[in-house]
Amino acid sequence: MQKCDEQKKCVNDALAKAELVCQERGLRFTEIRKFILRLIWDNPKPSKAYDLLGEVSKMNYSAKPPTVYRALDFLLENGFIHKINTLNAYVACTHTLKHDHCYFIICDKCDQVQECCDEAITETINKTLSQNRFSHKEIALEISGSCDDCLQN
Amino acid sequence: MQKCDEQKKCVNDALAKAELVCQERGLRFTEIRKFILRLIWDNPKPSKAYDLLGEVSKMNYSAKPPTVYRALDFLLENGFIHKINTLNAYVACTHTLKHDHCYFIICDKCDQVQECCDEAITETINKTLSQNRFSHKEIALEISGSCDDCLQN
DNA sequence: TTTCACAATGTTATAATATAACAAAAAAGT
DNA sequence: ACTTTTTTGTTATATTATAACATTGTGAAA
Repeated sequence: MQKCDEQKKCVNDALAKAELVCQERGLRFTEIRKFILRLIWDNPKPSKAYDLLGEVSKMNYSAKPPTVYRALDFLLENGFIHKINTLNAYVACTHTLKHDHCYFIICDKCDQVQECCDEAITETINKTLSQNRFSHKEIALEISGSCDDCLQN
Repeated sequence: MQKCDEQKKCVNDALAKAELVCQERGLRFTEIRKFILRLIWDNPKPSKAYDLLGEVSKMNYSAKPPTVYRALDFLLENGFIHKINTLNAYVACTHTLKHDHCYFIICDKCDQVQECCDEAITETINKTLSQNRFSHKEIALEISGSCDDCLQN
């Protein structure tokens, strides 16, 4: 389950995009935020907060859990990353600003996560929610199983 | 967001059902498992593991985290309860054995969770997954927002 | 009915995840 | 320059969950 064919380009594009979004929103894309976003992008698997802390600590001895969690909060709030609740881990968003809701398929074998943001799913969910007279804010859809690559091999 | 009109009856039915399922499967529905399932049923809100531990401790001073987590694992495996990943909390399953996948709507205001197991959602997800050549095992769909009652008031 | 095997529980310890609270520094606004 | 606000530093602790091994209970086999 490949994240991207040209990983480096993707990362740089994503960081540039984040930079831009922050400018537009008058937010500060500080070093630590940038660094952690890059770490998450560079990791083909979902990143764990304390692993990120480990990486950050290599550069900055004073890094502590809040250092990481604050950056994660910022990145989450602005849609640059997503939290995978079933894994307590974080993944980069591959299409910031494209749409509201992102859905995930998680391969148990290779531990890779792919966004799978089907409009049809959103529509069906919306229909069900309006039947239930429920006004939704967040949708967390995480599907685990096995990706095609792993099934083949 | 009312769980049930006749709460007591529901709880007793659910426990009887669990008893039955355990018999059929040759599993032991021990006191601690029964007690924790009842606690979860009795709680109108999702139950937290350490709150359950607190309750259990009132009866049994030797209760420790594994006491609760083991019972939770058992109840989860057998479909008597569900874990709400976005809350790290546990809710009773209101229709054990009815279907494979349960979806949840979570009201941020009253903290109540409702199962919302629409076949249409399952179908749509299955369609998307087959397009993605993904073989799924678990689907976690948790939708947070506000229920009708809370919107009215 | 004793022994065996296995499941369940007890117990101690610790791992993993996350936040509160307050101080200091940096940046932006006036 | 001063003030305000945002960000980061720092210490401490809360919350969630599991590992590992000992003990007990339960049902099946000998």
